[in-house]
Amino acid sequence: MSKRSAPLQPAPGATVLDLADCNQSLRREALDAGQAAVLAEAFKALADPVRLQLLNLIATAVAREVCACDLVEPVGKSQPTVSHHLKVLREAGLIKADKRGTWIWYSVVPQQLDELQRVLARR
Amino acid sequence: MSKRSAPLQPAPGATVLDLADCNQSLRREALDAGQAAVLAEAFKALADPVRLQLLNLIATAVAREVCACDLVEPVGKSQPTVSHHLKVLREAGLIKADKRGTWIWYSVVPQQLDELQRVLARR
DNA sequence: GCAATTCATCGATATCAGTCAATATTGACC
DNA sequence: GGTCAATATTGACTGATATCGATGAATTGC
Repeated sequence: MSKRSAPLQPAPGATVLDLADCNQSLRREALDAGQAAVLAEAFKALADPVRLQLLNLIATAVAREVCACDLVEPVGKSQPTVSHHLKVLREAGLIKADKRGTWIWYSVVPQQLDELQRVLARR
Repeated sequence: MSKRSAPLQPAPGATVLDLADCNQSLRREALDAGQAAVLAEAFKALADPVRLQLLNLIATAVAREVCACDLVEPVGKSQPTVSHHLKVLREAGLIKADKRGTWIWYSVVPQQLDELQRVLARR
């Protein structure tokens, strides 16, 4: 925990995973190696307990966003480790970062989560 | 490809991933480390391009099941590698194996896929 | 300018995961 | 039993990933 204040602007570039061209369901259409690789990259971001906890903390926050400084203690890992996992989630397009002064506020990107959900959808 | 015939019984034990106690959405309820670990295990099974292709091949087969012998060539990996990935998918509870004579037929377990989809669901 | 705070990056280490060749196992058939 | 075909298992190698301590960059406030 810490002391802080008000809003400003979005995060820098950061290569974000584009799921747009993989939007056919796993259960309906054929999947080539390329699409499979992109999808696997996305699921890889979800395949770690620390990242799932981070995503959950951010997604369920009443304020719809969480300061990075409040994410270290709940998951019980070092600050560099948490920073690393946040980067992975960011590059997977699952969360976005908003730097305001000293602090960085993280929030989820619902569209990306929806996209993944759709991949698993039966029909 | 190969030559084959008719049906018999299900696959042996094989430790299967139980998602039952993790059925709250990632976006709604708090997630403890234990639940996160189980969920991560499940997503890990989806976090590989070869496994996604295998799952897709099985899920989209008209016959609703596919002989293991027909899964090797499409993904372009060795037989042992495919066998390994099928085992991972099986232990994640995403597919089941049905041995009939010399051949083993794989089919998806829709419930498990549904479970994972639900975890990603917005509400 | 300086000190304190937040967060990212770097470097090192340790563990894990994908892959294949070789081998074992299982079942069918003669 | 012997042989062949389909799968699984084992073992080794390699590349990827999680983790942390140390360090650095940016921001704030004195």
